[in-house]
Amino acid sequence: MLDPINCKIIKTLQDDARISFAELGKRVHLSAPAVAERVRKLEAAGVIRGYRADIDLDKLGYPIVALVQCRVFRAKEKQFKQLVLDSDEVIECYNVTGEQAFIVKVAAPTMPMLDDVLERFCTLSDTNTMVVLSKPRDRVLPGSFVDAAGR
Amino acid sequence: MLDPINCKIIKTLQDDARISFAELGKRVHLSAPAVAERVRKLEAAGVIRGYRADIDLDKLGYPIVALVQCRVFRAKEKQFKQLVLDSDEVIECYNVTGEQAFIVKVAAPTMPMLDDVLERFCTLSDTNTMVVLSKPRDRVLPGSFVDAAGR
DNA sequence: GCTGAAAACATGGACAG
DNA sequence: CTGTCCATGTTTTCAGC
Repeated sequence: MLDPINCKIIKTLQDDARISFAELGKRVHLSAPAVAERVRKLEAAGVIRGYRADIDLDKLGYPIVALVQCRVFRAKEKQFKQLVLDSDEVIECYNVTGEQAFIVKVAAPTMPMLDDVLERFCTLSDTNTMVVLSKPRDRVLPGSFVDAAGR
Repeated sequence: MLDPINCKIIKTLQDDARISFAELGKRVHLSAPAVAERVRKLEAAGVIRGYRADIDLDKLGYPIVALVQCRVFRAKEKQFKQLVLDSDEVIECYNVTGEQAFIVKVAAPTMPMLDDVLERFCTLSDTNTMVVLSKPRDRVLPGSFVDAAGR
């Protein structure tokens, strides 16, 4: 399943998910129908979950991103999870090891809007807010996988 | 630029970036050439940065994801940034507010492999490792934007 | 996994609002 | 300036191998 050709297909679609099967086939030295069939199988196996446009949140009017560490109060966990799911500003939420700990990623148009969200969270947890200044590394695949897949 | 039609185009390409312009046109009630032109402009403006396959890291052999909070030692910041860029296992790194603070997202095939990475990081920073147990929320666009774009 | 034909799609130009 | 329509070349897809 994860032979070198499929690895390269994954890496290539990670780079540009809208190239044609003809072009993808060229890059992995396979015909278009052959590569289309491999992609179909990778999708069916759940290795490829889908294809997403990579959007610049800043240009959409959400210049502020914050990571909020939340130590959820015992007996408030259910409410907290609901708040996470109900909050428009929450784009990611990780349940992590450590006592009732969550890391919540929030996008906001303005600082007052970020503050609104934080106020809602601190009624259910002890929060530690870290505003994102920059993102020196941002990718999906580990470097070791990309290297193994070749260029 | 960000009129309701473009918002819906962004939302739709966020859902499935490989649909045809013909299909995308149908969904926003525009002809294929018209929608292709809008997409071209959104790309040129940098709102759409590209298109990526959404890959299941678990199925690729990296079942372990951890968020590592690093308080970087003064005078080691340059070395630390280089280590982040050189480490295959690092998939994301956020520079956040707070004294020399970083949140590093690491993907690893096994626990011993995660441990290896952490050992390298703790020579340059005080680390606090949070292993990700689950991700109850995972999206790119804030809910408010998706709602505004319509369905 | 390859080839080849038919249908769907992308793309460029002419032109209307 | 942004849309539609239409013609042409690509791309996808399916059959047969």
